Amino acid sequence: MAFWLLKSEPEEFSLADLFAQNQRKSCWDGVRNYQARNMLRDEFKKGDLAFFYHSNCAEPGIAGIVEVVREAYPDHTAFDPAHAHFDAKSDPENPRWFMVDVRYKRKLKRVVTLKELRNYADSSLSELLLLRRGNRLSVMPVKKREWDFIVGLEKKARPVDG
DNA sequence: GCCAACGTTGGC
DNA sequence: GCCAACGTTGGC
Repeated sequence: MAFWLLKSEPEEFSLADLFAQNQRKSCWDGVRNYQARNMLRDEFKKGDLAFFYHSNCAEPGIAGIVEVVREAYPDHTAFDPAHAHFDAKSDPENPRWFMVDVRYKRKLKRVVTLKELRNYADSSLSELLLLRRGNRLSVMPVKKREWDFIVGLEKKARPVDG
């Protein structure tokens, strides 16, 4: 089983939005970056777990955990000209973009913020891709030891600074 | 709203 | 294949 981090802008689709879905389940559509797509398409497996990361918001950070419940299939939102995620270069005969389905697993006891994660950028989380300078990938792998460390942070009291 | 980082596009 | 222009991401 592998671990991942999925970014979403909460104004567009938040962890609470996922919780509100039928069966607390949703497709993860709109990924339009090849590196991210390749991971979704080739490496995401049923049963994998992912952090649900809130980006581009007041408090960027990890809000919860979701589970992959369906492996890659074509992202149909790319086929619909009326959809915000439309891409004319993708068509049903030869889909360019893919998505998986995820199900809400749980909310973290508190948001583990980006700022807090940065406190460990030189130690336990020195290899965390999220903290790599300029990383804008919306899908990225998380090592098991990183996963365990971050889940451990959740249980600590929120740091006063960071 | 600003802007650095970085991906994509397209002329050559 | 090079690279300038342009668009997007996302923290701040």
